[in-house]
Amino acid sequence: MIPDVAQKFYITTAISYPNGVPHIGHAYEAIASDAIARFERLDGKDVLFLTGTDEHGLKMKQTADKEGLTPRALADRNAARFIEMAAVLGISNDDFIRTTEPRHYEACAELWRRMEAAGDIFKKKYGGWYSVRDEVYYKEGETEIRDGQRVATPTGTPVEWTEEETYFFRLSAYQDKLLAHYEANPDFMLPLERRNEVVSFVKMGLEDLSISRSTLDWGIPVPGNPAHVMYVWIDALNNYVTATGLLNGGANPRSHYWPADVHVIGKDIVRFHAVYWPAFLMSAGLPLPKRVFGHGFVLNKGEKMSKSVGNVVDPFDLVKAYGREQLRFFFLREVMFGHDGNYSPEAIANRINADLANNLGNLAQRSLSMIYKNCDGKIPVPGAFTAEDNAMLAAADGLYPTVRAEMDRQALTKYLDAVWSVVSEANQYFAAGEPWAKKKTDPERMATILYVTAEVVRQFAILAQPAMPESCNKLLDLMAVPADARSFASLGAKGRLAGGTPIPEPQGVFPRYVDPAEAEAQAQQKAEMQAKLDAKAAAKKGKPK
RNA sequence: GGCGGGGUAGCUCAGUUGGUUAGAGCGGCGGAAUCAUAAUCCGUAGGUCGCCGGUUCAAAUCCGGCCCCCGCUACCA
Repeated sequence: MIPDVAQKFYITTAISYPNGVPHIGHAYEAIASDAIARFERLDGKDVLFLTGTDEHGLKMKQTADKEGLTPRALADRNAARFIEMAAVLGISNDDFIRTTEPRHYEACAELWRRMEAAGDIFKKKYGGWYSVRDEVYYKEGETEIRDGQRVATPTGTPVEWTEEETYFFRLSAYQDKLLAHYEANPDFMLPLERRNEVVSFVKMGLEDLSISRSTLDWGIPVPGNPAHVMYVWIDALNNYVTATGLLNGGANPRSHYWPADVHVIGKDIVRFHAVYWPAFLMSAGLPLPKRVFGHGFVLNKGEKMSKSVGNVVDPFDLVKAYGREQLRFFFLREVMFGHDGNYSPEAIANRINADLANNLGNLAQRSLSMIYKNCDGKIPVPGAFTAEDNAMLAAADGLYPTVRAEMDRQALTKYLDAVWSVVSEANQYFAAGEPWAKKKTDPERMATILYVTAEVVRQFAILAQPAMPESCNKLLDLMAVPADARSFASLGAKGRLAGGTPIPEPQGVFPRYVDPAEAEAQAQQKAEMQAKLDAKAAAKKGKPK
């Protein structure tokens, strides 16, 4: 991997709004983005991975007021929680941007100036039903008459018709350019279903966009007119550019990362990323991101999580209950990336046990412990390969091109599906080979089967690192794979395990998950089962042949 | 209302351009094995492929109609 020629890859998550604490949706997006970032790093790319918090705006101010804090103090407190979540989930972000940082103020001011210089920003009266108490405009349909007084339906606060002069962005001028860009770049929006929605939205016609407020002071001041602050869009979206330093003047070691290769966001904010954001960038003369990926939501047993239903799940609790890596794997494997998916305790336990403990973990454990016990504690030197051996190796060697193609479109779930289908093949190979039965009859054959099995496990461990970095590294430790031979460059024939390499005593890397509440019952059941087995064995022994 | 997506085994879903016995995983059932984290392997379970009609030698896959679910339909992000 030569840094100078390594292809760059810039990936971002949406920045989280920290007027509350992180929930499972934030965790899901962070995990998926992290897996993509890790995959690209392992594939030799020069990666910049960004996440952060979006700290301005009315809601921050309102929440702060309610808690008797300044918006800044609220942002500090809650952003810390998001940073903590990233750490707890094992997120490998290179930077964590907060929109209240000076660098972001600078970059947004510069973006504004460029858009203004392009003639796309102008002042205009913006009218609506304004609630002084909420400090926000409501549309006609969001208000109603109660006791002769017009109030905002959502909050019940009185509203009055107010006109404010705000700055507008000439979004209407970009309709055709945007459509042309979608046309020329069919993969600009993924998954494909989202594309249609955005295209039809743009085709319906774009109106100019109000991008400042003078009724709010918690925001980034408009250059040349500090009585106004930038209103949401520019502030919230431009963080992606800020992190590269491209708009902060001077030389910046990160400026080559722009444009982003993929913005990973929730499906609910696709429009802002696929319409407003590219229009701003076009106006400012900056290159457009290569892709906007709108992932789905994780639903709690089919229901959207909400405070009123009381089914909100805390990501910190989930990590505690199931383990960081198990949780990461579950979300990536179980929820088709780009679609909505379901979370349930049963589903998580099932995935952990079926895919990790039973299929991969147990395969590794049984093959490595046979090697440890029967091959002098060293990776065996294989004999001549049979057709079965070659087929097994070919299946593992063939995974890289497959998963690379899937990940070209951020198809995380399909990439893991591909790996696990070969894991399953490896279990069949191992069972069919019956190395334990050949211990005495044909030790060389046994050694070859064990070698081939360990070799494919090596590749599974390398390939699964983006989902489970720590566990996979432990697994690679068990095979004494050198630290510099764990990237995708070592996949396939060129990275084969070296016969004769001593290995440590194998230890389980992927334990079974047992619900603590059922653990006791399980233990009792296990004891009974053991007793039954013993009895059976005794009976068998006593039975004449 | 308009545009778009979807209704396939108990559960979660795959099913390219129509073609021999409609698939996978999980669960269930039967068997094998005992190297292993009681994990694994083999076999099996017989689902009107939402409903009706049409095209065709042949349709889950094409056409028409109907029923149900979901998404989008701009300034909270």
